[in-house]
Amino acid sequence: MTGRVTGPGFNERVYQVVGRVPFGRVATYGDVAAALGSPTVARHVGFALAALPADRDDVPWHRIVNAKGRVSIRSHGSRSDRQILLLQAEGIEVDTTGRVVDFARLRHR
DNA sequence: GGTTTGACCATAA
DNA sequence: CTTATGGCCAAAC
Repeated sequence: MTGRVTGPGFNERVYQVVGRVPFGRVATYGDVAAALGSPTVARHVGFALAALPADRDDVPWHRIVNAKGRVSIRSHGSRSDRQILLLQAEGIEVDTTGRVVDFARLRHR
C-alpha cells in the first residue's frame, strides 16, 4: 500500500473487538468484521492489525487467523512465526503448515 | 476526489 | 495443491 495506517478510527474498533477474544481461543478476520457490523470489511481487519503498533501488547492480534484456520500473514513474514509462537504459548496447537488444530472448536464467536 | 493497496473471502478452473 | 477473478471498503497519497 502507499501509506501506513495510523491514528484512531476503524482501527480502534478492530482492536476493541480483537481484545474481546478470550485467552486460548481464535477468531477469523471475517468474524471480527462481522462483529464490527460489516462482514465486508474483513480485509480491513488485517489492514488494521498490520498497522498495529508494537505498543499494543493489549491486543491479541495473534488470535486472528483466516477463514480456513490458517495463519495468513503474507508480508512481514517474520511476524507469522511470532504469531505461531504466541498461539502455542496459549495452548493452541499449530501445525507446520500454519494450520490451527481444532480451529472449528477454538473459534470464538 | 480519484487511485492504489491490502495479515480477506468465496468461487472457479 | 496453485492461480485467477471479482467483490468488499477504510486509509494514505
